[in-house]
Amino acid sequence: MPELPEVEVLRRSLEPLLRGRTIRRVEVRERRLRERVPRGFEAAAAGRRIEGLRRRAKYLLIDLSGGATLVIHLGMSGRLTVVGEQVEREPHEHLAFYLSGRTRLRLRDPRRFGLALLVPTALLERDRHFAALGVEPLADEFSGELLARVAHRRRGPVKNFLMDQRIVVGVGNIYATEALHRCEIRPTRSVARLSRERFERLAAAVREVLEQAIGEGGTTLNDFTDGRGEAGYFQVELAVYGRPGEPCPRCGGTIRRIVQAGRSSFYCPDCQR
DNA sequence: CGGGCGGCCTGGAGGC
DNA sequence: TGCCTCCAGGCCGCCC
Repeated sequence: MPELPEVEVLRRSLEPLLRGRTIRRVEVRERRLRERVPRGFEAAAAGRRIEGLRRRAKYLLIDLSGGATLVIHLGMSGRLTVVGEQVEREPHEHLAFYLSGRTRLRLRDPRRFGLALLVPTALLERDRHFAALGVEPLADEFSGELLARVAHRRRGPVKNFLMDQRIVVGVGNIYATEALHRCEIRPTRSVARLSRERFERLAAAVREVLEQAIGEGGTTLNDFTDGRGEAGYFQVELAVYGRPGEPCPRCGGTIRRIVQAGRSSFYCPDCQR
């Protein structure tokens, strides 16, 4: 579900709902997420005030008073919403944060690929989840020149390169697929054989597709919503992702599906070379 | 050390 | 209706 745009949309929608509230009590119904939620998590989070929300890669960072940051990753099926404290528990609601103002922040995650942990704010960048992450694609330093530099002496398909979080963060299967279509590069193309000019177009396409998706509230294929439960609209803009057999909106060619690194790729064989 | 692949989970869709 | 297979937005660890 969540790539960078979805996490960013979530962050923006949650910020006004959460900032300034105090975590009064935490309930963990299921500890077995991608990593086990440690005993003591509830006690360590309780009593802290929510100071602000940030995002790094696909991680949502909720800064708390007392120098702690609540780190949440949604995996494939996670959903984080704010509801009234009395609202009935939904299926797979593994974590519930009861907040001041009679509200509750809840994490639902059927597949349990998500993550929730508490990290000292000052040590975030050294935490093993963050230490090896690459550049933020919406940051000024992200450019075709940077991509070309990092790609030096690398091999393999450009799509795998784009989805490698050590290179650039936040780009998952949907947006890698769509960005490659926008800049007319075939996903199987070797990264070692991309010209400097094509790296520039690729970087521009990545930035453009992410920004547009954020503006549209993210992509809701199945169940993504923002913190208020609102779905996104970018799925209607998807040119090739999930559309095998349909005509390419640019040239009319027939969209193909292939598998790369165990993931579906979609591309137009006529205009992506 | 870089890259490929299976595994982790549950649920929805589609075929028969 | 029910059963089966396939597939899914991510990431990690193991293997070569």
